[in-house]
Amino acid sequence: MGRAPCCSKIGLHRGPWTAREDALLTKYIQAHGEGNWRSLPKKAGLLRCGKSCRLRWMNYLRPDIKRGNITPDEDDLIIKMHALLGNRWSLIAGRLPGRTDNEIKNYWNTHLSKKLRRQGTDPNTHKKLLDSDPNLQEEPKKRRRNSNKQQKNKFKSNVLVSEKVKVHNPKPIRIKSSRNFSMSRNCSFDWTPTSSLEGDHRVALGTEVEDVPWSSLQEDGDHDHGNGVSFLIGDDDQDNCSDSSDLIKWQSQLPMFDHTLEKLYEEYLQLLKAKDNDQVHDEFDSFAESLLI
DNA sequence: AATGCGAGCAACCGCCACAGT
DNA sequence: CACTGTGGCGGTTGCTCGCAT
Repeated sequence: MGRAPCCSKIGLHRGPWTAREDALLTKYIQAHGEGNWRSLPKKAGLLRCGKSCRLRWMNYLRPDIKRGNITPDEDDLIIKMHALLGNRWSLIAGRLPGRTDNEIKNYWNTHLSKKLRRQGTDPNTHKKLLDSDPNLQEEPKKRRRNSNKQQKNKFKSNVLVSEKVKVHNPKPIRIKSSRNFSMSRNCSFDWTPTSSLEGDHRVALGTEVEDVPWSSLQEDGDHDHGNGVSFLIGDDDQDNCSDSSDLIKWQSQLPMFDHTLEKLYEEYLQLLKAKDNDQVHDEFDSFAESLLI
């Protein structure tokens, strides 16, 4: 017999979160901070499993989540990180400010793996697929439920149906009133834009940099996400939140993310261009190790 | 207009690592 | 050292919506 479930599921809500639940959770975390997920639902007045609360917060409600299309740079970075790290989505997400592991994982599964396959690259190994083996360029085994109906039409005539050009569903971005940005998840990315960007790149490929954990870069070590965060939640949380948009301020862009990303990406490009393969390999190894610290 | 299919994403599940006792 | 509780992670599932027929 395995471990007991994290919480009794009897009488707990499941499925999509309502605006009211979001408000309750956000308000509670604003007041008390993250943590104690097991007891949080009860204290916050939520009929949810603690895990569910954590997931909702981490993947959707956190103030520092970046919403919107994955940029081509991010795209490329994800692919390169995946080549280095494999399916370690949390590590990859830790290097993409404001992106969640779930988002990246979904994006990979729905977009990037297909993109690579179209380009003749195996998304698992990142090696070139053989042209002579068309099976390799097909989708991996379909995961779909209702597979009978769906598989019937999925790959007609063994030809991979070209992916429709579809915009990655833009999600709103929450505005953060504080000038400080902090993403404490995994302690893998903490960033204070008021400090110079130059000093904040822990990931300096192939260069001698002082290995300061990103978490320590946050000056006061305060991981309370409630601080300085702007939420549009009124005092009465009962019926005032008819729509999620009432809860959250979204913004269309956050240039500071792009700036950080650009520099990180430049380092990748430099490394890729400059070195012979063995050296690249060695440095990727050391880079990967640095990520695992 | 109705129906079915497929894509995309939010949420769930089960396992694992680790800290605390 | 063993046990337990908690948080975190990756894989998987289920729902919704848009598009094609």
